[in-house]
Amino acid sequence: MSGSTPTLEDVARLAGVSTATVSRCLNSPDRVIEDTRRRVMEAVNTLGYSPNFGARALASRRTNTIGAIIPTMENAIFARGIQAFQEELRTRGYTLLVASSSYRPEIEEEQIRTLVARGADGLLLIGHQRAESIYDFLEKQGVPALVAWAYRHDARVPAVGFDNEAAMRMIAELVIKKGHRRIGIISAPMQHNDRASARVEGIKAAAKAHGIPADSLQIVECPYGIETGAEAFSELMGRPVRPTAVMCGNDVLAVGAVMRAREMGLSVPGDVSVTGFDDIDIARVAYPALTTMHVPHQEMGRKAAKLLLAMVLEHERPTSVLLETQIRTRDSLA
Amino acid sequence: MSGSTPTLEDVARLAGVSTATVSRCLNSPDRVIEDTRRRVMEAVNTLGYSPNFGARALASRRTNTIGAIIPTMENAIFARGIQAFQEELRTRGYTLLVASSSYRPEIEEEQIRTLVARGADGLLLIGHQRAESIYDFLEKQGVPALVAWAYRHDARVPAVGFDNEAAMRMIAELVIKKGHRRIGIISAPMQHNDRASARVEGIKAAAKAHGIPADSLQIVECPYGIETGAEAFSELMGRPVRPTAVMCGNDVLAVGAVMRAREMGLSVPGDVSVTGFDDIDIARVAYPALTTMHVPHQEMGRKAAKLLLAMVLEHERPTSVLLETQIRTRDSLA
DNA sequence: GTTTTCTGTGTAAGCGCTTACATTTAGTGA
DNA sequence: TCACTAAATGTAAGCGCTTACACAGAAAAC
Repeated sequence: MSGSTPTLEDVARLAGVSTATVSRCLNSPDRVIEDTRRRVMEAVNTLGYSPNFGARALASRRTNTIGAIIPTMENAIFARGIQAFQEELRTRGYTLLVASSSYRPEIEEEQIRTLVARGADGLLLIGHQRAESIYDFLEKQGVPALVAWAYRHDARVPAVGFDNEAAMRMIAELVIKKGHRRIGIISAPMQHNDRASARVEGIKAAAKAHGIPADSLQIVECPYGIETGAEAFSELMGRPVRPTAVMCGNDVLAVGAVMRAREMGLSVPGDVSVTGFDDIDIARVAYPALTTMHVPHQEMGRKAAKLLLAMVLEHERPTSVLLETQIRTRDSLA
Repeated sequence: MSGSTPTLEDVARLAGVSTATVSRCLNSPDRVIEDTRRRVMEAVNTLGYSPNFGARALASRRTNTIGAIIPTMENAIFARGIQAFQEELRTRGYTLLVASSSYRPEIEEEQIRTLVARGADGLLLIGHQRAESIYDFLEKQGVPALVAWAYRHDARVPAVGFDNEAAMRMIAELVIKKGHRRIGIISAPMQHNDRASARVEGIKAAAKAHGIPADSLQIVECPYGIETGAEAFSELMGRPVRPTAVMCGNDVLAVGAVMRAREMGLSVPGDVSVTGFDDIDIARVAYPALTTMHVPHQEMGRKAAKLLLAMVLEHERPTSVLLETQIRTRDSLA
């Protein structure tokens, strides 16, 4: 707390040069002669100088920063994908700022504004579903945005993702092929979440194709969490017509379901089958291991970084990328 | 991309007022008369104006931003604690910037500098172990720092955490009391991680107190991850003297161990006992459910926020807070 | 030896905001 | 009616940095 924090000028004075020279030492060292550079760096170290990012951004009109707003940090699938996203950005000299919205649209909007205010050169968003006014805002600000974890060809911004509906439909086809007719569904709240609703749509489509009436599908919505998934499973099992298979919108809910089944003395898949979605680590840890849909998070993160950077640097609008998902057959479905 | 992004001046011009008035509308609306305010806000909306954070920070000399550097985003325990930390900050009008270091000291240092450059008013760090020069730097910059997830009374910065050594010693005492003498240990890499090394020390201390020779403890270090934990377990089981209990440095490694035991056809806890640490969700999901040490992440996050804010606002050095941990006895130890 | 070209450094003009201070306007009491 | 105060707004000086431009000295080209 020795007075105030050191500035460029303090360094310049101590090194006996101008502020321009100090700035050059920091940004393009080769434009400064060896001897001067050494003196400046010494001054930087003795003062513990660190450039003020805001001032630098203000003067140079670039931040080398990308922002990402994810629904939650607690979800392993986002953590993985974002990790890959960040690593790719790092190698290209960009910094990632992550914010989470807790699945709340108003918080997401606030975070978007915050990140734009902080000078993010580009934004990564999860899913397409949000107010048009947000896209207007981003356009006015000239900040390119990219959507991940979803894919819609007619969307306002490009995407790197997979077809949630088609993927879930594939699992549903498999479940139906195994002979299940009474299907329960545990889904994340669908209201502001196009991934969750697309997945449920996928199940409905498969059911329809096989002559299973839509109203025989029993749907329970519950927030993201193992415990909440367990509760939803209990509710489903307490209904007059017990489902023989419970399809979950993601692995976390599925793991909760499997756990509760064990606690209730039900055998999985003997008494009831369970499926997940995402194929995160715990899908294999669960007992029995989950049959689920594998999503290429890392690839998605890396590709998203490349595309977004192209948008930022080359001012072009790339075409969306559709990634493949794959069923992982394990032990929870029979 | 309609020209460039709107500035305060654009808003002022459109609303027919000075930039000072616009600034006041945004920062202290009650100092501006109703009619003017309405006109300004209209201009703000039609232009899609968003204040430039850097310029604002530069002019006002405060950022209302706190930084946190965690080793990894993939660890649920940090995710939880940081979530609570962030929520507490939010209610007090502060924004959180999170960065991760991938357990690498040089990246941590870089991130610390980045966050300081971005004007963080205070920093949350995990564990005490890092170069003295970093603490020097923070002192020169006048940025207060607080350590979490660890506790050391003689440390250079205050902490909100728990005694990793004592906590792990408690589990070890329990393991030994159950009759185990051949103990295997799976730990995260200890070199730059004082939490990991303290936990192993705790086991050693308990062993010594009960006359178990230190060199009979079989230690395997491996990176954070379910798969790596599984591999470490395989290695331990492949040794000439098989341990009857495997104590893991955290739940993720323990879950990997339990999973691998199942794959190897070993019964837990029949053939081998396993213990974890942290008590994250998957500890209960694992089969059998893990006996582990419960850590009050949320409380830690909240208290850390309060303390750090006090340091930032009142310029005082608070006394460290030692939190209690508790053993959760479940099914993986016999 | 003179001109030209580098090369290394200094000078100073902003970047988009906030805020102390100045100015205008309206409201008050005598 | 007039001085006086308070409220609303304007003016302008920075905040810490980058960078276009200017400039001086040395090396290269003639």
